[in-house]
Amino acid sequence: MPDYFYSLVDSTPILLKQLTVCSFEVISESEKINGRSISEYIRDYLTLDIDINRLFPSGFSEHYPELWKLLSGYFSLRILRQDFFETLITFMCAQGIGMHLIRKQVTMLCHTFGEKRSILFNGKSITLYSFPTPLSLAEADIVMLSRCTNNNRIRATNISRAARSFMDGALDPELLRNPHLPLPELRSMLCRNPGIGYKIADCIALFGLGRFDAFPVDTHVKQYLAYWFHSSNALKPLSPVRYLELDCEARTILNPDMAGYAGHLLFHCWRREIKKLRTF
DNA sequence: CGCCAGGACATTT
DNA sequence: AAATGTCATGGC
Repeated sequence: MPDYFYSLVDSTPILLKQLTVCSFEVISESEKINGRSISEYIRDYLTLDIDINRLFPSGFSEHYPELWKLLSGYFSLRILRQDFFETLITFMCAQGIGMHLIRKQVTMLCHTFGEKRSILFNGKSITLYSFPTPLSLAEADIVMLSRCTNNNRIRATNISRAARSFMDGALDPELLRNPHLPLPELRSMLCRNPGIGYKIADCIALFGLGRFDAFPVDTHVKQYLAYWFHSSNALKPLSPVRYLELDCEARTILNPDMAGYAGHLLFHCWRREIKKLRTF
């Protein structure tokens, strides 16, 4: 019995049937996702154009043989080209708390402000909720929004403001998506929004803008930089200046143009193999 | 009970 | 520029 995963992609319900470790069959009732054919969309969404062999610099496997053995189990892991607004709001929910609470917040946001959709699977209907539209969050009542953000009023206010900035064009993904925009500049543009610091800005760039050079440094990344790459900087507490130093350091270890994509493999390898965490 | 979770921000030294 | 407090809550 193969594994099935159901999900909403750009508000379109799809079903993924796992064939092998890294191959899926996509099942959907609709012909297109967001105006594009399913296969074309999925290829882009799952970044199948990205060659995994290009992620790590030549000589990396010889330099870190024991790490390479652990890491080889993660070569089928993909970064997704996710929707900008969804990524923006989701990562604004991810400050200083565990994965469990982050997922709870996003789920509650979808249930409260998203639209109900369903997909037929094995004869029974599965109900899913889309991610809230920018308008629905821009108009959301702060108290109701707070109930979705772990009762954190400041976070709810920041999300509300970001949604309004998106609506009025101050936060324009088409502008931010410019591939010639240097990473530091992109980061500072995102950081103008209250509630977004260096780390969240880099996450939005990496997952929501397809900037695979963006390298978010969080508590786990800090830990593996110290443990696997013997970074003395990573042992000290994280400050804004040290964030930029670690970002710079990572680019000497990994390919600068793919540092974030490679870092994501290292991130999950660290969490599962060393920390023994089971949550994705 | 204490500490850590995919941090940001204001305030104090 | 480094340290501390605050926001919040669930899991271990």
